[in-house]
Amino acid sequence: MSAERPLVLLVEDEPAQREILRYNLRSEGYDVSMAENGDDAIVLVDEMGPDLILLDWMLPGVSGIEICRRVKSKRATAHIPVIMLSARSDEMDRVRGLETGADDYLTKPFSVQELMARIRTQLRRTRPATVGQALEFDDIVLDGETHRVSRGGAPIKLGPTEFRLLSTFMEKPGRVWSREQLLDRVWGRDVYVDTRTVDVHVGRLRKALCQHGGADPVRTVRGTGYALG
Amino acid sequence: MSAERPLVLLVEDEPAQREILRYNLRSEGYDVSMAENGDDAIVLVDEMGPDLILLDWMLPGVSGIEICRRVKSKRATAHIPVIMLSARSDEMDRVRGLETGADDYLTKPFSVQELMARIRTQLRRTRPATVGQALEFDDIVLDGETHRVSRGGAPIKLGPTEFRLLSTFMEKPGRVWSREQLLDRVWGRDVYVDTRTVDVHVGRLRKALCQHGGADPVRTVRGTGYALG
DNA sequence: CTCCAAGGTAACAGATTTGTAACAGGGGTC
DNA sequence: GACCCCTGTTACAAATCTGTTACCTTGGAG
Repeated sequence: MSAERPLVLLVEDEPAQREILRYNLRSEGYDVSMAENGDDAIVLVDEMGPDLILLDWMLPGVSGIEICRRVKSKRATAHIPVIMLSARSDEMDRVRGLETGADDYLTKPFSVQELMARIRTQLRRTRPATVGQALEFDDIVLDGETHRVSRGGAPIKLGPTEFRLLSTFMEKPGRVWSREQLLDRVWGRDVYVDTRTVDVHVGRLRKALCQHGGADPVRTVRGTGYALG
Repeated sequence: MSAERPLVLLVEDEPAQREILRYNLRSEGYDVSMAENGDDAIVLVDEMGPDLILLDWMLPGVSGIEICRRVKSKRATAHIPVIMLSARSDEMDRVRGLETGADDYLTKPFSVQELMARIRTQLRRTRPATVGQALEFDDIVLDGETHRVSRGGAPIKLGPTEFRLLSTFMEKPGRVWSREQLLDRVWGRDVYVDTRTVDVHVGRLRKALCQHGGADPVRTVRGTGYALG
């Protein structure tokens, strides 16, 4: 969930627009993932957990406004800022756009410069360190908002890396993550770090979680990676 | 400084516009104070401490953009959201407007309905729950109305920045705020201030809160930011 | 059982991040 | 003007976290 470069989900059905925006977003330093229709968009929001969503108003299938409503009504994603893009300059729509929960609204044609300014503003405002509500697994609780972790009620102190590692595990308990995947998610895209480093940090996480007794909740999958539970 | 009904400062030189807006703002439940030129506006900002400023771009005397810059460059007022109103639809101006520090920008003619929506958005963002009621956390009490803070009954003297910092923290005890978020909320947006400055002020806040003993209520979340409790 | 690759982990040498005192400048007040 | 309070920045020390390495243990194929 975003380590260095913010991830922008671009939802736009027109190929030309999409390319222009992608190009510009990239050169501003964002990672971009794209969807051309509402259904893909909704899936991608959940899968990628973007830091910001650029949403075309008019879309084939599920409309932009509907996507926005869904994103905002779901706890896990409600915090993600949404910027609506629309050809309509109709004022009712502008108002509705904002009231649906969009965080900003731009009418086409808009300058790329302005869009980038708005994106920066939104990211600066909303982007917390780690997002999400409290995750639970067994007797372990991790709260992304307060950055607190406890096991059986007792507080657990974790370093930043261990915290991110545990959050990743807890996001999908049981799922097996390869070392490469963990490096990607926890350390960030394109960071040169030895895969054995993952082992060391998993070890540190284990030690922290078991300091007051209790079974080791982290499972080693030999030849593959690690998983929680 | 805002008891119950948010106070909007309306800066507009054209009498007709002014009346229309005032009427509408009133009926939406805002208190309105007005200025017809830049000089009056600047005085009123300091005197009344409005919760939001509606600023016409073109003004006799000091220009809207200049007022905005002054409001935003002054720490005591930087956090007040400014919405610019302008006849110019020039996109460069929009961008410049936002980059000068305005929080939003509307091009005339705009619908009153839209303006109200934007105002709500801005107020929702900036306006802490501190207005009116006192906030409490542990033995710390912060009264947004009288601007007084006490710990265990003993009064605590805080500078303006520390006060806003503490009220941000107290708005959501436990929540971790990144330095950028704090800069945004406490200092105001688009203020170029080093993130380390946040550390210094947190330090000052800590010292003030602990001067009569008691545990440090501010928690450092390494690699992320700070939180209360 | 033997052997080897895979995984666990202590230790260490940096590298980062944070706490804080000191300082200089801006504004306001008298 | 002299004074005072508040700010933002800086520099340095202290605290804490990191990645790597080296050396062990483990698992399981044969």
